[in-house]
Amino acid sequence: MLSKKTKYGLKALTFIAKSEGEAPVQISEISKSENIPQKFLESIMLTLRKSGFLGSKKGKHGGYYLIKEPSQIKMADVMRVLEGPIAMVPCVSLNFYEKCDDCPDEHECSVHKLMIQVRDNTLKVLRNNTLEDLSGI
Amino acid sequence: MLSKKTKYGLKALTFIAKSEGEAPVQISEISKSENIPQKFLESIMLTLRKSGFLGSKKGKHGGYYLIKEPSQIKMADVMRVLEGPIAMVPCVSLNFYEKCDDCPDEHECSVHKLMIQVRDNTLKVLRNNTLEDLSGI
DNA sequence: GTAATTCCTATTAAATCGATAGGATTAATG
DNA sequence: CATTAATCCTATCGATTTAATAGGAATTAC
Repeated sequence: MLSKKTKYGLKALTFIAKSEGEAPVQISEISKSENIPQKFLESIMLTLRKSGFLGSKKGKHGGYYLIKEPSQIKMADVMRVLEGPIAMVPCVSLNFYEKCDDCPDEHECSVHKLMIQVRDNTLKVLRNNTLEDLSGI
Repeated sequence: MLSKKTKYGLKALTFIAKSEGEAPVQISEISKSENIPQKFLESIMLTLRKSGFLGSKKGKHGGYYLIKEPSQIKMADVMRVLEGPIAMVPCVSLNFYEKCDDCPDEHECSVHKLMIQVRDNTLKVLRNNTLEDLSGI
């Protein structure tokens, strides 16, 4: 299941993309418009800024803005930052690989093979979709 | 992330599929061979039996056996029983649909559209793969 | 200098997950 | 019939994760 964090983050990015060209977008505005708890959203925006998707301006009339073009922001990258690994098991993760405790040899593991297929198909979608697609520009 | 429950369940089914034709397969045997905590596996096997994938025989020389041909057991169905919804958000789930709290209209939701694509591609894989594929028969 | 905003760290409450406990029931075997 | 070996069943526990909140520090516009 997608965490609320990720869902809220994607909605917030979409909201900002749609408001682009104007002044920075404020958390309070996104929070109200998208029904996201404000304090929770605050921490998510922080994460998105620290990972290079958003810039911010502090103080009055401050807020957040996109650093890259929406068409350059791949969903796969956003998901990795907010949700973590895209793969369903660590042993098939490209960016968060980990060996499984229970598998002496992962190439013998039936689950491994299946999850590689799932990963590849999920990745295809998430690499193919950018923020531009989500915001319907 | 795939839960251990699901992973163990899939491995156990694969193990039984490979041992097919002989006597019922015992939990203790699967547990040792696949490095799965026995008591935990016990509860998983119970779930798989109650949901119609496995039959069981009690008492001495008892154990579990497949009820259907491996080629007739779709991964999508096993996953739904062990893991729950395949979709990443309830609002795009075919079998576990639920409305999202934060979305007044889900057809307007950017995340919704993306997650339908992810779901469809995941389903394609999970419907296409059967226990026969996993057990490499 | 005041108001409005982001920034930062810590904390909490609830849910979920992985695993274990302890026995009840059933069946094979001698 | 007694023993052994297996599944069946319910409950519980501890650790982790998740969603959210708290409380103030720092910064900026005006």
